[in-house]
Amino acid sequence: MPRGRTRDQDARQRVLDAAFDLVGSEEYRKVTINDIAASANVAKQTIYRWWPSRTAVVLDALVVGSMKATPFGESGDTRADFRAHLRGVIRVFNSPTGALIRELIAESQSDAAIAEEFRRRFWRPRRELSLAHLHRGIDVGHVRPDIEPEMVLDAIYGPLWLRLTIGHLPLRLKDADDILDAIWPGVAAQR
Amino acid sequence: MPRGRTRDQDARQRVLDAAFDLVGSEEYRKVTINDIAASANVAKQTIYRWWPSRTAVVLDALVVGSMKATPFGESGDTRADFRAHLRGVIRVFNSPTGALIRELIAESQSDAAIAEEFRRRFWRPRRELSLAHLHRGIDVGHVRPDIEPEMVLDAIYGPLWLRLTIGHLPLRLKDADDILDAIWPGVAAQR
Amino acid sequence: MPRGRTRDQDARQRVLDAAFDLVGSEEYRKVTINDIAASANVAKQTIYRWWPSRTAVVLDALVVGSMKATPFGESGDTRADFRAHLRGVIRVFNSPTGALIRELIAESQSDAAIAEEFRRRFWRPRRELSLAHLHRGIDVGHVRPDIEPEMVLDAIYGPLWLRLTIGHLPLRLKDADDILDAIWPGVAAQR
Amino acid sequence: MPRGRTRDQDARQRVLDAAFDLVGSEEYRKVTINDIAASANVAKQTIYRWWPSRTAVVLDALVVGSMKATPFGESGDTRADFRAHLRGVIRVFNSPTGALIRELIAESQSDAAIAEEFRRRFWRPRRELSLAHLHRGIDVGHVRPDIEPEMVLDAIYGPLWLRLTIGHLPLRLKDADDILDAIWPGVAAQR
DNA sequence: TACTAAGCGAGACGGTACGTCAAGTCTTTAA
DNA sequence: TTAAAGACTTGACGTACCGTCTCGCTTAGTA
Repeated sequence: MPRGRTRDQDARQRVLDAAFDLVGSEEYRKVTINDIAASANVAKQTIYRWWPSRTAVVLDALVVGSMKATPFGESGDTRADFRAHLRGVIRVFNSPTGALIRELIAESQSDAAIAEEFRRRFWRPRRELSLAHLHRGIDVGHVRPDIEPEMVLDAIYGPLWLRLTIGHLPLRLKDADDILDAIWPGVAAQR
Repeated sequence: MPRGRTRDQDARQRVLDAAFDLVGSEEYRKVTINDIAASANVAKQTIYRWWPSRTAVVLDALVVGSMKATPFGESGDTRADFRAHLRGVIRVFNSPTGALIRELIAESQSDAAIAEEFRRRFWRPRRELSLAHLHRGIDVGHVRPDIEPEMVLDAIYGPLWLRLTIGHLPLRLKDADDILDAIWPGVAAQR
Repeated sequence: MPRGRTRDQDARQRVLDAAFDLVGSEEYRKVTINDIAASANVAKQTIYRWWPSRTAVVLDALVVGSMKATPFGESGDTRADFRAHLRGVIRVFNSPTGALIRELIAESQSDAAIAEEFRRRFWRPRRELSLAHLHRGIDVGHVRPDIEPEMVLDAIYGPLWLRLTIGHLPLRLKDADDILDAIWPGVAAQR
Repeated sequence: MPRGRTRDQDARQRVLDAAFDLVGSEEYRKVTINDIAASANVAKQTIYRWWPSRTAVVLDALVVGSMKATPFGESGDTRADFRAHLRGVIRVFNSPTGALIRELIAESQSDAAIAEEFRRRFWRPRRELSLAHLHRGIDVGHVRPDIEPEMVLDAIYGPLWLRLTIGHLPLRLKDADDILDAIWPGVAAQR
């Protein structure tokens, strides 16, 4: 048994909640560590004891808060599964969580360590699911076996990320259909 | 004619060059206004006199330095033209210019004004060209007329931007072909 | 005769007036060279062409504007003459001119060249007059011949300068009498 | 007891020492906040946390460093006590401390708040002592009861301050005697 | 009647120092 | 030992003036 005061799990959660709320709020401009600490009623040092940097907190808030988001369905129709998944991702991108993701992408551009951490903890797990589902589509004969799977996924999800980061066009649920209309003919197996 | 000493065009160019070189260099972490000023042999105030922020300088450096980049060819083959253009964009993304674009995307995430400026001065002009070429493809019967053009463009270029900002996979010239292999079947007009 | 456009005497006067007005009126504020130039409708360069520094302008404004101030009377009564002179100095110290003098004393504390210039052009000429009058008082038998004249003058005028620079007590016309009441017994020749 | 890290008294002392040394040194022209911070091995922010301005630091350095300077003796001879005190003040004015005082007088000319602070913390306490001693002189019959005490003090100490700020004449220990020779006849009680 | 040499208002230039802000570390007392 | 509080170092920020340097224009001799 460790001696001394034990870690306050409640404080940890308050930090994550505060980070999520502050970064995810509409009118945020720049959320500082002090803001998070004050909002969580926690000492700055407590944050630094458990996270190496402000961005790490945001990443944790993102990962913890999105853990069960956008699962893949198993309807037996691969295209329909992707459609449902795309709609889930669009919902997430339009929610406060979208702001956290944007924040992390921003930080990733100037910090390779953050970029890698973001990919490792957020991107890859989700990518694996999509990739697995695409392979399953090949196995069941819905998807052409000679495609380049990574590129197909980039083409399917790329428009979402593009609109999230560039903001040149809004992101609506119906866009899921437009994407698949454009992509699926080149992906679907020939009869 | 304005009175007073005229703006020093050489100093302006030195600032843009310095911004381009510093931000575009491999090992940059965070390029400060002081860095740019020192590297350009210019007073900080001179930068602030003409640009509202560091990011505005970077945007200028990007726009000025990329003005004639990646034009569209007119081979008579729409898919081939897009292929050539994609390869041009890939080259740019892998050049120092790619670092400037990443920087601007990063800043755009927390500053709506910068985001709009980036879209207005960099994104839209290029987007218009792609859009025009896609419409030309429809006119000449290479592209299906019932596609959603904006979404098709997002699907074609999305993978490039995705790999630029996320960095989950490298960006090679041959990826242009993979993208079109995945996309074009759904875009090309039926015979 | 020198060729070229001759110095604009009107601009010179506008600068001096502006300096006098700004330094003399603004309650405890720092008047900049730009302020003076703007207020005089003159280019900054025009000021620097003729004066080496802001303080030199203020000194000029002071000297030019005070040239005929506080002359010594010749009533035949040395004490009465000093009384009249003290009252004149008190009036000057309480006028806008007092602010210019304070300004120059301030600058003198950190710039030996300014200090010397201030003494040479403002202080010494006035000091000579007082000294001469004190010597005249000795000659006519009103003042003890064994005093230390410089110190007597410092004791007579010191309280004025002290109250001007420290501001611990106001400076009223009647203070002239109090000073002489305190000093004169040690200065006046014995009967 | 307040929580949190307590103020670093050593850092505070280093700042005051550095300010004293830098401002008091012969060849100083303009001592900046950065100079003081660097010389004290302290962050600029730490200075701004505890002092509102550079001048406030200098005032603190002056007050802390001069606290026990120039006390009044109690020889039983009022004139002799003032002589000793005057000599003490002359020594201070000729020491590095004199440079700090000049600096503060300079700043006082353009900043009413500093002027008041200087009077409150440096001038008045010392003035009170002199005033009390003068009143004691009246009580014991050494000084005429009908003098204007404030003006007498201004006449006694005025020459010192005048020479400190104007610099028209040097300040020597023997000047204490000259001052009293000039003043005392008008101050001393008649036999 | 030109030509030339200043001086002029205007304002951009390279600088220095400012005072503020946030990041991340260190040092207290309290639990 | 951890938590909260808050002082600390560090370093970039954007601003204010400084004193200098062009601009295009005006003014006054000289040719």
